[in-house]
Amino acid sequence: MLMSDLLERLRGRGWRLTSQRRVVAEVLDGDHVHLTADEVHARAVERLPEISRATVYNTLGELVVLGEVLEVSTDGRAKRYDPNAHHAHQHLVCSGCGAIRDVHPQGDPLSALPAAERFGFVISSAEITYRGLCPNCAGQAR
Amino acid sequence: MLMSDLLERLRGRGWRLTSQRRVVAEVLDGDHVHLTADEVHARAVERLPEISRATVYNTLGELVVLGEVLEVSTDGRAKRYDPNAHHAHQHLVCSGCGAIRDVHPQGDPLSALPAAERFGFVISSAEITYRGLCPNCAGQAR
DNA sequence: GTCATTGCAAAGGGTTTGCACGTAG
DNA sequence: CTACGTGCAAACCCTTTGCAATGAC
Repeated sequence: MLMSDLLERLRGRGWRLTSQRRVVAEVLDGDHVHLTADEVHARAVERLPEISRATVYNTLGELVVLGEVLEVSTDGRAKRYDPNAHHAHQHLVCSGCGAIRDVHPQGDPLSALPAAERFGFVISSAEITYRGLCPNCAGQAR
Repeated sequence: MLMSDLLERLRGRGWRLTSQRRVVAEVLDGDHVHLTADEVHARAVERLPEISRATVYNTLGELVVLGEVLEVSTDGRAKRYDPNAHHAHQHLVCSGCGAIRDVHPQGDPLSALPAAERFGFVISSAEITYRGLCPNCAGQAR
């Protein structure tokens, strides 16, 4: 996701461009890890000391509704935000520390579900989540 | 999941069999919908009026650790508990009301991820979640 | 009788909300 | 100028926890 593109697109949709929103977008753009709202806030504060948690939550929520960012909730923990909304991908989730990393698919999982198995649901997306231990947590377990 | 089997297995593992635990197990057995902890509590109360929410949470947590029940968290909402832990299956999740329904797979998604794409993770399981609208919510949207 | 389990109520994360102030357009 | 966006603090939902009372074995 190129920042300039993102801000461009949002401005086009009538988004009022505030420094807070710019900083949130920059934080998401700068890092391809999937951050929690609180982590986004922490990094945003480094650039704009008085940004509030509420604004970060609001802004992330808007980006999700606008389809610019994906919300990923992998367990009972905090949601994580995935800036990679425009490229289909799957997730590797660490059961130890909750970290998420993207992997890129070879097929479309949607096509794997025959109509007979849809039970009247109107399916719009499919996600594959692989669970296990990241290299770091797997090492500590020994 | 046959109740008698379940209670049998748990007794064999040294589980102290209280009326609360029996009722929670009965609720899970009686319904193949995936209930939230609060819904389990509501149904348990019908049979055992003074059962507490804490006990329901504790018991569900134990059943998860024992591998008898699966914890499914599909979004920022409450976790849901899936009594169908002994048969591999995937989930259809309604974006409208949060309902979950099981579907049965034709292949093992684990095998679909080549070693080169694992980034050092030790993968132990894979889940596929299909999102969309259930027949009920799709109807209301019109 | 002993010790695991319960119920209660309070605390705890994570997230949302109400409202007065500030500011982009 | 005028909505719209912000910050603060309180409210909220879901879940976990501390502790004394209870009851399964």
